[in-house]
Amino acid sequence: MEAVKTKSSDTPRSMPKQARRKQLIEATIKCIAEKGLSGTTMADVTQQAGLSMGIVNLHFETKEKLLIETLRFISTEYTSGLTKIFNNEKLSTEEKITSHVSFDFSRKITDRNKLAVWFAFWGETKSRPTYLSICADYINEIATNLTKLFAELKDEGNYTSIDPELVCVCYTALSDGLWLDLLVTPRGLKPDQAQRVAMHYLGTQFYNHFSAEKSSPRRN
Amino acid sequence: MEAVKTKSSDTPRSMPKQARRKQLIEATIKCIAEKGLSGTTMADVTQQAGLSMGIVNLHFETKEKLLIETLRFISTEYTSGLTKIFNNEKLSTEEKITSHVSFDFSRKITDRNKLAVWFAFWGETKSRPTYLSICADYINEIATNLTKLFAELKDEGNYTSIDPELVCVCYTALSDGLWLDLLVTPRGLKPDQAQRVAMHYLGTQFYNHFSAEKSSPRRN
DNA sequence: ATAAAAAATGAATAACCATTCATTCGGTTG
DNA sequence: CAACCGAATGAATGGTTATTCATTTTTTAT
Repeated sequence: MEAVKTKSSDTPRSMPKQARRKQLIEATIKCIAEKGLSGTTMADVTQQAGLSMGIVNLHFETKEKLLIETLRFISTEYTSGLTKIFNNEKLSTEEKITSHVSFDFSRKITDRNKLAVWFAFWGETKSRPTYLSICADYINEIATNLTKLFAELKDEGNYTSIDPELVCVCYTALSDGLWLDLLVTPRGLKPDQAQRVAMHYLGTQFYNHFSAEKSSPRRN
Repeated sequence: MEAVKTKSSDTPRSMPKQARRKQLIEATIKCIAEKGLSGTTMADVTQQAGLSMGIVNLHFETKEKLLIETLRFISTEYTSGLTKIFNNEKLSTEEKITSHVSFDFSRKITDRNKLAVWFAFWGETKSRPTYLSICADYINEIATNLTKLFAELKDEGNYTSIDPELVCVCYTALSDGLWLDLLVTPRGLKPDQAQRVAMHYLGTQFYNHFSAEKSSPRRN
């Protein structure tokens, strides 16, 4: 309801173009979370950003392009965080996997505003090829890396009967589903409990590395 | 693009009210899948149903109410299918669980049109309390029943270290996430492979009941 | 067969909203 | 300081869309 400039101070006209675009994308995320994708208007977005009507067309040309850039923004934020972990030479395979899981359930990622945006776009992938291809791209990238990690840990730990690809599909689906839980029943699971559920699954596969602690999540 | 009456024959004016409403809800599902929730107009829905513009307002009052009834429709279809399994006296606990999983990945449920509708509404739950409460209701109902089944199987099979509630949360999240996979990467997992992934998880918990066959799902 | 009721129609209406662009603003340069 | 230029503004425009309701069509009751 209330229209608040995120910061009226960081809005000088001299801002680099990139920064203004980011400001608008962040306003878009907030609007989608608050009003839904179908309820988000240009007026909403610009008002949320504390700017004037025409600004989106100036920086993004059309509303549709703003939405596409918004999807790209959250996709990139997610993949780049994971890539950083994957390429971190200082971490062991086990630590990389643990970090991956921690990242998946970190504040930054499980912010309900952003979860709402993810699901809003997923819901439209069937009708918008552009959304679908952006999603398919990041999914493939992550799956490749994660499968490698599981294959490495399989070797290192001498696990004989593990199928790394299967574990990757299963873990990925599980974390997506837990995100849904966080979005739809915020009174239920909390992010740290969701993380423990994810680790519980990994514990069933890599029992020597990820011990299953006795800490059951509780629904209300 | 092409506007096709689903069946021009089943459209007599004498149709019971209930049937006309169902016809419109099914047209809505198709439209949401084809054009997205934000792109679905009244004209689209009525044309898809092979009827005239004013018909939705006659039967549902407003567009918003039509959408709410559409969400209720798919929720009810899902829960009533599961409830039937849960209450089927002829099935053992093990068979009930297997049937539950089969149902989750049956044609009826993994129809991409319906998956698109699920995700479209999930994406709007944060901004629409009505959607949220409909979702919360069916989620709770199913979780209660499924947790009971897992608790029963735990007793019957003398599994000591299983937490039925945890398994329920984990299985539910997993199947939601697999649905996302079926929606977003239709060239990847197929429903029967997704079902095997779900059974793979249950096999890690109830190893004496759900043997883990060696049939890994393959991504393209 | 006829009248009354119910269901459906679709053109007209009114609200909404993305986009445009003439104008204003602010920073920079010489 | 003056002239310039890119950035930003927001009222005006035009296209879209939910909703209404007078009229038509069909069913049901008598």
